[in-house]
Amino acid sequence: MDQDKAVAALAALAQDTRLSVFRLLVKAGPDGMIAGALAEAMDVPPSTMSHHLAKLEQAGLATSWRTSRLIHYAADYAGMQGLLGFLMADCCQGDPNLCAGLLSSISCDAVSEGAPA
Amino acid sequence: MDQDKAVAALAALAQDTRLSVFRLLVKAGPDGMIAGALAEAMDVPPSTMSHHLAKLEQAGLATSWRTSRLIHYAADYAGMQGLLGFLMADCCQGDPNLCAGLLSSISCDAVSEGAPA
DNA sequence: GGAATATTTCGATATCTCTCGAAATGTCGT
DNA sequence: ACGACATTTCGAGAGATATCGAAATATTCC
Repeated sequence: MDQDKAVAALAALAQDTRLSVFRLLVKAGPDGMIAGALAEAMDVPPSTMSHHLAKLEQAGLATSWRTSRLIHYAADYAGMQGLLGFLMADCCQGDPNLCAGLLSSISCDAVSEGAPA
Repeated sequence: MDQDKAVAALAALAQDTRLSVFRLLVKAGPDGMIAGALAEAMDVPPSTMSHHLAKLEQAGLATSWRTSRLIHYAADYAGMQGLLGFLMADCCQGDPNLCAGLLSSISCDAVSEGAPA
C-alpha cells in the first residue's frame, strides 16, 4: 500500500452511496451481494451503482465475480487491512496507550478465541 | 459517528497533501506540529495548508491550539477511533477469522503490555 | 437464433474541490 | 502604538467527481 493507493481507497469510501455499499458488503461477508440488489438497496439506477462498484473495486476494497447472469461483489478484507496499516503506521511511537483505543474500536470480540491462524 | 461525519472524515483523508499531513501528525504524537512547519514540510503556501488543516479539524481528525503566535495541530485519536469503528461495524458476523488480520494490521506491538487502561 | 434479463460503457451536465495570491486577523516585542 | 511575524479568510480560476439515460455487452432460456 503506497500513498496513491491509499488516497484512491479513501476517495472510494468518501462518498455517501459507496460508503453505505462498502458497509453493507462488510456485513454481508464473503458471499457478498448481487450488483442489482445493491442498486435497489441504495435506490440508485444500475448504471450509477455500476460506476460506484467499479470505483470500489479499482481501489482494492471490493472484489467481484460472476455466476451466470449475476455479478457478485464482496468486501476485500486484505485491501482494507492494507489501508488501516498505512494510515496508522508508527502510531504508537513511545506511548502504546495512544493506540490502545483504536484496536478496541473494531468490535471483533470473538477474535482472540476462534482464529486458528 | 454517523454516516455524514464518516464521509467527511474520509474525504478529509482522501487528498494527497492532507493524508501526508495526517500521517505526519500521527507520527508526531500528542505534541503535534506547528502550522507553518507543516506548510514547509509539504511545500505548499500557508494559505493552502490552512485550508487543509481546517478540513482535517472539521472532520474530527485533528485538534489545534495556540501557544503565543504559533498554532499547533495534532492528530485526534478519538476521531480516528470513531471512524474505524464505524467502517468495520459488524465485520465479524459469524466468522471472527475475517477480522483477525485487520487488527494485526495496526502495528502497535506493545499495546497488550504497557497499557494500564 | 431470438427474446429476456443483468450489468457495463458512453456521453453530457451540474456540482463540488483544490490551489494560491491578496488582504484581514491575531500576537508579540519594543 | 508600531512593525514584524504566524496564520486565516476571501475570491476566482482550473480541474475532478457524481449522476443518469441511452446504447452496448454478456448470459440464459426456449
